[in-house]
Amino acid sequence: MNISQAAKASGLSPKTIRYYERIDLIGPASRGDNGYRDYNDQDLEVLRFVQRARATGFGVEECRQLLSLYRNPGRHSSEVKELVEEKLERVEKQITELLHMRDTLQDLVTRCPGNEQAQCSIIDSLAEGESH
Amino acid sequence: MNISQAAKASGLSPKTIRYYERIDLIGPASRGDNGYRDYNDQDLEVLRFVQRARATGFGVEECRQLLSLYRNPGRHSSEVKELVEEKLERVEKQITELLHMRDTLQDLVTRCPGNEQAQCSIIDSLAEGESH
DNA sequence: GTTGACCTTCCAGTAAGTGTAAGGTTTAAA
DNA sequence: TTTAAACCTTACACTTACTGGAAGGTCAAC
Repeated sequence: MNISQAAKASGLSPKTIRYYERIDLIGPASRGDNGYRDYNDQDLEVLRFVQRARATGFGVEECRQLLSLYRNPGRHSSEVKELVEEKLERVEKQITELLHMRDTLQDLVTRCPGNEQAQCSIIDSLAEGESH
Repeated sequence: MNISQAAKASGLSPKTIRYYERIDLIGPASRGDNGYRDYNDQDLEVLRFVQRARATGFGVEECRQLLSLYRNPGRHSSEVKELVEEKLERVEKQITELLHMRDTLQDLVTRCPGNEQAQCSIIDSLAEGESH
């Protein structure tokens, strides 16, 4: 299975797969006679694992840790859980920040007339720092 | 007023101010005899404007547009409003994504025993893609 | 005069890829 | 058979919004 087939099957792009290999997130793929990368089912499992972890919100370095736990039969599920709990906290913090941003933006939108006049409460707010 | 005073007064760092000047987000500061940057009250207003826009969630390129509207007395508030509405949409989309991520992470945390055993539903989920 | 805290410029690095170039290979059709 | 499309390879540059650090000049106080 060449790289574009592995890409399709894993949900990653060929570029991304090569990138993951380059940063040693995944091991070097074996090569065919023509130098093309060749993926087997086990390689594909790893690619899928990474794709799902990334989609779940884990960064590449977190994926590295998750992969290491994935490969380690002597792992303790408590280690994994801790990793995920930390991630959860970060996500919740980010949500809080974004909700705050949304409130501010909504307030700005509500107060701006949105017509042909130059007077604009959004500009005023940013200029004078009146709001919040 | 030198750069570190302007930094303190605007809430930006000296590094960031120099960076904004380098990318032409703000005009070049006037210089004293010693080559040091010198800021007046009007410069400070611009710095504050940018600081607030960034804190509100606008990217640097969006700040560029906002600044251009800020400086243009012939602006229409509808242009400003449109910019902010677009930003609001992007923020809301990002919130939705993060909420989804949070749900997934919460589900993973709930289902993992978090003990000394290797069996871990988090790893299983990522490996097999069972959940959602 | 010298120490410490400023200031200057420039270079490199961050996260997680994407875009593009230059070139080799395979496959299918004309 | 040739040739064009669609792959593959590497390597370098670019993205966001800065931050850190090096190397060197300046200023204020003691």
